[in-house]
Amino acid sequence: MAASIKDVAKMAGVSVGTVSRALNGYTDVSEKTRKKIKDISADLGYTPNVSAKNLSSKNNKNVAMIASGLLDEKQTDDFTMALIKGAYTYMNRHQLSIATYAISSEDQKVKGFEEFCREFSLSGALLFGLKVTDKYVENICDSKIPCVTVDIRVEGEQIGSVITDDERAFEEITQYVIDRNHRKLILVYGRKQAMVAKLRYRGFCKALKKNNINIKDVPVLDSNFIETQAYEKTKELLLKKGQDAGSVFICMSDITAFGVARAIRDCGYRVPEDFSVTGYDGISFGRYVEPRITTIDQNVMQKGYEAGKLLDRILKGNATEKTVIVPHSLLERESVRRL
Amino acid sequence: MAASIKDVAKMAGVSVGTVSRALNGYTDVSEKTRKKIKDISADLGYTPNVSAKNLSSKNNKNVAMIASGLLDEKQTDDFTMALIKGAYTYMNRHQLSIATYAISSEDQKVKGFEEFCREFSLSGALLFGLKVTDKYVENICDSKIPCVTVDIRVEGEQIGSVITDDERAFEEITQYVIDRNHRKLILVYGRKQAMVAKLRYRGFCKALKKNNINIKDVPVLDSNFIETQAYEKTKELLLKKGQDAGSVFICMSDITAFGVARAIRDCGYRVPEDFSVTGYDGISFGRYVEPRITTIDQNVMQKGYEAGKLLDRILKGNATEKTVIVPHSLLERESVRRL
DNA sequence: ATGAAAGCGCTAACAC
DNA sequence: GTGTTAGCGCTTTCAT
Repeated sequence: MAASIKDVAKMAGVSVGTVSRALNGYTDVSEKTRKKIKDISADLGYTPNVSAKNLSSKNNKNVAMIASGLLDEKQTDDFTMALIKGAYTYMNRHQLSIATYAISSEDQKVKGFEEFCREFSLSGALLFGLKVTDKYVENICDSKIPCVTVDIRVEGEQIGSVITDDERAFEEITQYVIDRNHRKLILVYGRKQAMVAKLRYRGFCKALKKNNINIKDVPVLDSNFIETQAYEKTKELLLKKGQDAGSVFICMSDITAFGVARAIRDCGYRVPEDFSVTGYDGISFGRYVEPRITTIDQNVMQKGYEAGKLLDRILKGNATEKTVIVPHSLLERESVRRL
Repeated sequence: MAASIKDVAKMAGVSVGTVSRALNGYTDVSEKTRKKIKDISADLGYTPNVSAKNLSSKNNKNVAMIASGLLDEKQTDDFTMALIKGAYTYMNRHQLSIATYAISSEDQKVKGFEEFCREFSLSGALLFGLKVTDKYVENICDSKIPCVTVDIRVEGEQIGSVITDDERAFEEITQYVIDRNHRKLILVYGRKQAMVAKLRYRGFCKALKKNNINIKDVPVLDSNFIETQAYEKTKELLLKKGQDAGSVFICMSDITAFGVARAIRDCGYRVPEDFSVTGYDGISFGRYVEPRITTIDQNVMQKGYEAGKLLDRILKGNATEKTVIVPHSLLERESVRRL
């Protein structure tokens, strides 16, 4: 049997209460006693049991990253990974513990957010991969449990959000393309119901308007954020219209941009000589894919880091701002030609 | 305040003991009582608290995925993600709960494996990203806590391992290349101390021997599994020797194969016309990178799934075989030319 | 088939 | 500055 607080107390010749106080940094313990207790704890390899702490105290600070869509096998992305890394890095640097749980949209219907937190004694959570239709979105609004949503803005007393200014970012990259004298744009849309897609679309329209390009003239290809779908739609368009289709494909994700570029190649054209292509996301693998696609880098890892930080602040009651916009950056590479 | 077992007991007019038994599927509860209790639990939105369960019972089945190297920001890979997905999928399908924790090599020195499990009341763990030099490797051998290591074989009563037959896989791909009449091979080595690299090297040598190729004649480039390093070393070699360097680069990872291919291109050569290249891993992004590199697919997601399954079995005491070799497959693409 | 009660490891309020 | 003790929510004997 492993050492418990009792063993430490016994060995140190003090009460368990004193051990608890000594180890938790209370000031009303003599330095001498504290030192002795710490030494003995170390000797015994004593580690406080989190479950017991959770039960007895209301001031625990267990946080979790709850990821929806972690179980979906569909599309590969390294978002979740980067996000986890970012969040864990923050927590690690601040000596906080964090664990990741996967909760599918289905699971959310069965067990609410509060129930989940209660079940695992969580005092706060990072929510990632939530869809606007997910049950938790509703749940967290009705709840008082601190949480931070990533990529989706939710209002609430104890709710923070970490987002990218998708609208502005997409306007930026669209403007970038227009600045290189492209006028016949083709938009490769993401998932219909996705909030981010809507925001990016808004930015797109804004840029067009500013430059007097009629949105009606822009062909829109639905990709559902899937590479193969972008590929098919692009191929179809190219087979039908060839270079008359337009001069540049503006994509709502890097993955779909890959599909588009592949279709362009397979139809016998070149990027960027015949068609220009832009992406969005800045996924890490983008650097390996030729031609290297010009894109918006979302800085996902930083997003994770900021999410962790924000939750920490909310938990401590000193979150001045509840919405953090993580700066994006235009990653200029070689997929856009100047006309 | 949320509903506890007491509330349910009170509402149902029974004792807490009965509620506990009813909800945990004990047979010595009348169906009538059980039904009533279940209904009331549902009404109240009652969710058993895991911490309390952990404290009071020794039969808890909390498992965790403990990933070393999750905090490293270095190289991006989608291994960990695929592995997590696989493991979570298994757990999800079998109604088990799992959480992921990140433990750096440094952390392992501070707190041992047993202590960690005790701290979080874990009854078993999946270990991923362990290096042979990591403290936990030693720890798990001295421990009786069930665990499964991925990609590293550890012997022990309660230890399972899920691996790829790296030696055979690497021999296979080497033979594949030789079968296409390549004789002047160049090996791009992984990380010096990595066990997997050693095994792959062994397979490489085996293939050479079988085909009477002298290992002494094969230039070896150290990549440390890093793309840029593979790039630099390749460039250096090509600048010095040009096509005399050899006809094919056999790489110990896909990432390094990307670096090699990039260097080849930058030196004005083409893949596979001037140089052939092979990878290893089967990372999901491989399908987007041109030229598409022929490689060994490790089926990482299945590895995660198998790891979850194996741990489950060990926990239940019915693991017949403690080492699971997940089948790999040769992914033939277009980076190897037949001479 | 069910109730009563001890106890898991710890914290926090209170007493001294 | 330190000891004592009542819980936290649950499981699990032991009675009945």
